[in-house]
Amino acid sequence: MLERMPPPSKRTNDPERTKRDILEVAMAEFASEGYSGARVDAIAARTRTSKRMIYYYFGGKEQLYLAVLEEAYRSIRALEDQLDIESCDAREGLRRLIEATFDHDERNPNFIRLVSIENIHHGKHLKQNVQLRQLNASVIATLDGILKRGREEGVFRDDVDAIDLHLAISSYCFFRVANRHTFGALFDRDLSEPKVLARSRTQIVEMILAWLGAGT
Amino acid sequence: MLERMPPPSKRTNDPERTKRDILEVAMAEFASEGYSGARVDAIAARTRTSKRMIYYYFGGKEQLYLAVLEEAYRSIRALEDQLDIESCDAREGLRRLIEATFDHDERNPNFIRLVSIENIHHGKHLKQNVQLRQLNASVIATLDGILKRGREEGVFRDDVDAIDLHLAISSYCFFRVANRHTFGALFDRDLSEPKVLARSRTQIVEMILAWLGAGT
DNA sequence: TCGATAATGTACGAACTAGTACGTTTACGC
DNA sequence: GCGTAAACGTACTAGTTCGTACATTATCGA
Repeated sequence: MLERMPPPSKRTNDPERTKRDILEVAMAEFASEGYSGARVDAIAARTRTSKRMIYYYFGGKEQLYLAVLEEAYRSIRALEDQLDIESCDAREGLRRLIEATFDHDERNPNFIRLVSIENIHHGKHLKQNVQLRQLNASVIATLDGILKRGREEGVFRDDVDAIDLHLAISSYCFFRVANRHTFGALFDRDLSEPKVLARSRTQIVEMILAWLGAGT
Repeated sequence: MLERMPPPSKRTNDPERTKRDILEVAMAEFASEGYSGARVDAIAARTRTSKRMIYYYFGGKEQLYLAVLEEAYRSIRALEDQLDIESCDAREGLRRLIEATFDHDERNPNFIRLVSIENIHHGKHLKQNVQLRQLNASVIATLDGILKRGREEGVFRDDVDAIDLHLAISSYCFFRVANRHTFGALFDRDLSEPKVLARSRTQIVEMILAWLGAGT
């Protein structure tokens, strides 16, 4: 009575593809549901493969989350690399970097959400990972270069350092994406709408440049 | 053998106190663990009362979270009320409002965390609640008044509206607190340290004032 | 004072969820 | 070809977690 299907479709082994598949699905799930809200079974279900493989390749839910977080950070930086900041003056270079940060955050809401989630969990996973700190050092170095050049050109004040500046820029770009939902609900302004977005993009540049130039 | 204690301590009914007790504990738990990470049993355990009462008064986990969120927002606003902004010029009034926002966010990390959590959940609870929108309208009105006055005084540009301004101010104040952990881990700067804090507090004021004055 | 209702405590259950035991198939070196 | 290890699938379990059934006590108005 029981029709026992003889293995109808040939299984095909492809460890790399399987790992990538799991990582991608896991990234979406964690970013959407948070760490505790994410379900291992839900991730497995949306994968070409089974839950067994998650544990085979990653070890467990927490390690999978860690891998996702690392992957997210890794695919992020080197943001400044293709900007060709050297070839223009300090104000123009800074403008480009701000706009690149803005566009990056806008295009990577999952990354933004993962960082928010990581902060909810007191950053305990990030703190464990030494490599990620170095990845982020490059933005600071870039900003530092721009600041130095701006001071030499006489267009920037000298009592603001690279980390101050990074805080100012990324807080605005980050918040716009991270707090989109509550901000939109409370103030009836959809920050993802193209016109509003373009307005914000202009304003953050104005703000930073006005600030740095204020002392000169 | 089994010593059956005859009710040793008289039970004392105090519904209001019980409700407040639950709300306070729940606020801490949700803010610390996130919505999915929060445990109803953990909340009950830290309460004077039992889990039964959570369901008796609030109905369930989600409704409890909603009550916490509402309470958090409610205890927040009227921030601008005791600032006496009318009595000074526009720039000074704005400075006071920025500093008040900054201090407020610094002093209420649980509120900040709850807002982050609510955004992780796509703001779906906040969207359900009509009252909360009105509570927040007052900041916008206050900012609008300041902007108008500043334009009359000829010290503020006229192409920035109250919501633009609120976004700029609160993004910085919020991010400092919300992303404290990842920022600290990545850039080795503890944003909660008094000296760093004071520096940021000065800088956000400078930034906003420089920006608004840039066109004049 | 007494009865009705609000307030509370205890113990339990049903469903979910991370993780695993066990068995099978593919791929690849020799 | 063939044997071995890597890659994979299924079915299950142990523990957790939200929620509730049932019983009891306090309170307050009539």
